[in-house]
Amino acid sequence: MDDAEIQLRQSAPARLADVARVAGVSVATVSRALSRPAVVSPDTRDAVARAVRATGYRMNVAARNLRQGRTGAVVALVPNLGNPFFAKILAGMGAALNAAGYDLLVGDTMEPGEPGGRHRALRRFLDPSRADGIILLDGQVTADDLAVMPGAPPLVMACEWIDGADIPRVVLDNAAGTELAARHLWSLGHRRIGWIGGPESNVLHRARADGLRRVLTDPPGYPGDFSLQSGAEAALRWLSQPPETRPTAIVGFSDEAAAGFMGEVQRHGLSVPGDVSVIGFDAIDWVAHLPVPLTTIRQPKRDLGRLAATTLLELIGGHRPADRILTPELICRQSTAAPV
Amino acid sequence: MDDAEIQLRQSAPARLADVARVAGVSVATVSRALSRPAVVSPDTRDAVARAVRATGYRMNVAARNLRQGRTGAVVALVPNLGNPFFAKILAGMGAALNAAGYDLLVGDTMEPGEPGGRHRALRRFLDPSRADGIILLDGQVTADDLAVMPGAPPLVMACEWIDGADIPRVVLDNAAGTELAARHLWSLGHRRIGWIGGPESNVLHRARADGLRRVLTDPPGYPGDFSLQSGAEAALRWLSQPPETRPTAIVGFSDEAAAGFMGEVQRHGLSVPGDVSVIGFDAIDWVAHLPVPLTTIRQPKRDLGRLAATTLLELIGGHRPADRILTPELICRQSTAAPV
DNA sequence: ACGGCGCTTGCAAACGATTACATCTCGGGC
DNA sequence: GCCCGAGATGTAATCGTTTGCAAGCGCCGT
Repeated sequence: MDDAEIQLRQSAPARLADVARVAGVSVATVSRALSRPAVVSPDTRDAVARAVRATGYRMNVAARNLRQGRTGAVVALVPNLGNPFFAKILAGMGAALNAAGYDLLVGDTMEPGEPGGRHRALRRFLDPSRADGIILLDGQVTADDLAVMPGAPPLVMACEWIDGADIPRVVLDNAAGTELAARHLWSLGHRRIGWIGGPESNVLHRARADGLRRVLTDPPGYPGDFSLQSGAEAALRWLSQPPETRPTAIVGFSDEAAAGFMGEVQRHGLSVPGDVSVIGFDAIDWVAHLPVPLTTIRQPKRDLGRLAATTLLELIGGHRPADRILTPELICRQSTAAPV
Repeated sequence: MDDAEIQLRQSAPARLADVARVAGVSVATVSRALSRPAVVSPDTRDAVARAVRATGYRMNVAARNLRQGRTGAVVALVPNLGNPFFAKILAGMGAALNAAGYDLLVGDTMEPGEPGGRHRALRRFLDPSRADGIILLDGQVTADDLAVMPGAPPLVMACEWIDGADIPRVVLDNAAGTELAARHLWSLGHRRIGWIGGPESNVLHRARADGLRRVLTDPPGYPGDFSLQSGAEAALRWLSQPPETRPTAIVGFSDEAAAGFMGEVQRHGLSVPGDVSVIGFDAIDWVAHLPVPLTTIRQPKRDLGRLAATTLLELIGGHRPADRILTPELICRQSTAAPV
């Protein structure tokens, strides 16, 4: 009888019922032995443990999720997964989430190519049955986008944020970052300090511009989009200005823009920091190894990811967490010096 | 009666049963209307569609997964999530998987810090109830590591691979890549061509070294680990050699190593490609914007990710897919030239 | 000796979808 | 007029786990 049944299921994965049969207890007991060992007797606990080994049992995640009304996953929604900037942040998140028993799901808010894709991509994940929580890293999403789903899972913003929306944030104090940069350049003796911006509508751009204005009055800026390319274009603009009036120092609102600027200037035969000081933002790895290592403002990306994860877990746990504002740090390398 | 029930559930998310009640049909019909519209009558289809809108119904993923014995997710296991190299690959995977209705789960094979973590981290995902398939990007995993789970889900290797293991692969023809690099340098007139390697045990390192040896006899190499740092160290070694005997051209087995080499050489006042030609591998974005743009071998990362995903989906679908070998491409920029 | 309390354990009802099978209806061929 | 099959829908079992409730058991205090 029993043999026949065992026979039948021999190839199928073991279920709780199989473990229960082998251990000589009920399924409820096995379940408890596994999820709350304290409530079963030591003898039973051992018997179950042996049976689990014997059967090679592994819990069926879908069944547990269904019963508990959770998914065991958290989704990180990034504006562009292909952007290497997010790698370290995701790594921090993944570590913290896995440690807490959650899986990390990633999603792109931008469907490849499609401009209206943001909304579509969002719908996929704003679904309480797909993830227990969302970490949103895209500040371009609007509050309206988020309103489409009534029962949407808990949400925290990381890195970027949405002005006016009442959503917990884990972000760098971006204004303090550029302020730090400006003060550094000022103290070196620079008086004409320019900047290379990001997209006008981007919250990071706005915060970083505000930081500069705390220290400088009406600093001249070059438009940009955080990319290497836009940094190089800013350099061409800068090169075309008369040396007596153009900025002697540049604050890039991203390391890429700063590096792009620096590279283009160097290709034109000028020197950094001899002819112009350059400072970046974010402290991504590779800019430390440029021919002229880039001075920059550090954003603790791994910590930010980790913190975003723990903040979301708090929120899932029912607390309303406070915003977390991380402090930027000046990393002084070779691309900044006193003006000649 | 009904009102009372509706009242009770008004805050809870709508289930299939709610839609059925509103539409005036059975749950089975609703289920069919949603998953296989062709089999229900047009009238019913419309009624169900209306009821879905009215109730705000969204399918419970866990319930479907449990019933169907699938998870709807695919996990990508990378050796180090924090390494930006994987960003574009993951983006390609995500796009292909989402389009096919799967979620992309990411995992780190390396638990932060822990050396024995590889095995532990693997166990979490080698679980048929957590993911329907696995894309493994870590060649350091051994066949033994994978053997721990009998019922493990379908697996494909991407980027890296495990020698001797019979697992479908989606990889670049790495040897062809370095061969391309060597031929390029040779045709420029270089005769002493050296290289900066990766970790000895790494399959990519071995394949890339093999590619060089197809064209060169016993080329001199500097040890490395693909990092910027190791490239800079190789440069110091190179600088200490007598100019008459040291290589006139260097093939970095990664763009980082090549860029690190180039930067250090430049900081010592020598010029690239004047004093030494340098070529990288992978074509990561930023090396195109260095003061001297880096010549490199392109690895189509996004395509590789996409292909890995579709290959895995085939495997999940029951076919045994053939290995996919992608072709590298030389991207000629400013860091290579004829020797003086 | 007895009532009651606490510790273990089992029974069975959920969780919300899919799907094999049964049922019903309608229309056409003979 | 009758039968058969195709098409549409309903009924109910099922996926594997968790968990509220109740029951069994032994021990202690009085």
